Amino acid sequence: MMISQDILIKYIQSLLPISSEKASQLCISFNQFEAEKNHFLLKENNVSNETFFLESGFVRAFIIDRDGNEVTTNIFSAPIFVNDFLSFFKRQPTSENFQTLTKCIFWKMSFEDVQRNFHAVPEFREFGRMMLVTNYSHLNDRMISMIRDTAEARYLKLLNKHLDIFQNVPLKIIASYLGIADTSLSRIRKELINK
Amino acid sequence: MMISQDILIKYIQSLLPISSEKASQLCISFNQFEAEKNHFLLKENNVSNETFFLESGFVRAFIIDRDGNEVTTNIFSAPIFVNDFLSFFKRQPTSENFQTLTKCIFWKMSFEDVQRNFHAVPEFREFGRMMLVTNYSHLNDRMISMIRDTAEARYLKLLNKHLDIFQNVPLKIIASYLGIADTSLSRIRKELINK
DNA sequence: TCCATTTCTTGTCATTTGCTAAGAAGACTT
DNA sequence: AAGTCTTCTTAGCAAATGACAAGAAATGGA
Repeated sequence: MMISQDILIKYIQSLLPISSEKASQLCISFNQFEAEKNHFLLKENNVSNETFFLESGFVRAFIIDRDGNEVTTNIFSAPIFVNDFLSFFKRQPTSENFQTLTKCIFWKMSFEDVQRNFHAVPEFREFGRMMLVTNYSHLNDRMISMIRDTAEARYLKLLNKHLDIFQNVPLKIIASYLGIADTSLSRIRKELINK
Repeated sequence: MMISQDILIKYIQSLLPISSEKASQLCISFNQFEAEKNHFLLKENNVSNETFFLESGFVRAFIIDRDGNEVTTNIFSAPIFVNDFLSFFKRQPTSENFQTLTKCIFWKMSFEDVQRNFHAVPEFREFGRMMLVTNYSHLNDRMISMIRDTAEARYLKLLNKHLDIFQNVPLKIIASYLGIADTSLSRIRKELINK
């Protein structure tokens, strides 16, 4: 396996104003690994101790409802940082499960290394705040969409924004993320074809 | 009207490790005002330019769904800071409306003064991060509760945690916040009485 | 290539929940 | 204290959506 941090460095630089040297320095703390499909990064009731950068592949977050069903709360498409940052920074147990949907390549950094780099690399201090804001914002948008948009509108929005997800993730998972049953999504897709 | 900043100072000190002197200094930037029932603090499509401390009274946040109905997204019970902090810090239009449910006493600080105090009072810098984390966490908990708990369980949780809300806010607003119709909440309450 | 597994669609059925409307109870005003 | 307005409950009805099951299609592994 070719270990190249280019993608990670480019991604960090797209988020933060930081020199290539500093970014490379940060990357020393990231360890690359490969995960098979269905691998768990984090399970509910555990405190998140690692932040993952997803270089390639797809990941979902889900929680178990009262009937034992898995409800998808997030779908991640590379390149992106994947974590329950509330669990990570508040040091509290998560309620979500994070699992790969395909074979994936990750880079991970431990909580201790994140803390150390906050002190060692001033530019990196913005990272935590940015991850919190980004994920909060995403959850907020999702809540608003659930209230304002029909399931069909949510489907079309996701289709336009992340076609790659539809090519790599089962519709059952996507339907759950959209807040509907897989059979209902099938009906929506059927109606859309008749237009 | 008696202008006493005691409640505000105490509340800030309960959030942040800060001396009484520094806290008092911060309070110079807060202006007290009284608002009647049904007063709007912030309307959708506007950028939030003020952060409000609710000294007494009750406030709701709501968004308009596609049928024109008001869907309650938050109920605030004093003492608490009230704002769409994503709109406030990202300088982007909000999707929510913030409206008083009772006569209220507020203290407000402008965005410019918040920025100025971030520089002038080092201890205050944690404030923004804390507000984001607190509100993010609250939204996350609410999402999880919507998936895991029945409406009855959500009702009982709120009842135990904020009895004051039930004594001051119409059940119609509370039902909407719980994610159900007011008539459904009535059914739940009826069933609970038969136990 | 073939078999097994997963995924997707489709139809039927049942249940839940919201909508509407009406009346009772309560709160506020004058 | 009377009257108005809001709030809350209740009942009947309608509609939307999920559960279940069966079959088709696609995928992946041996």
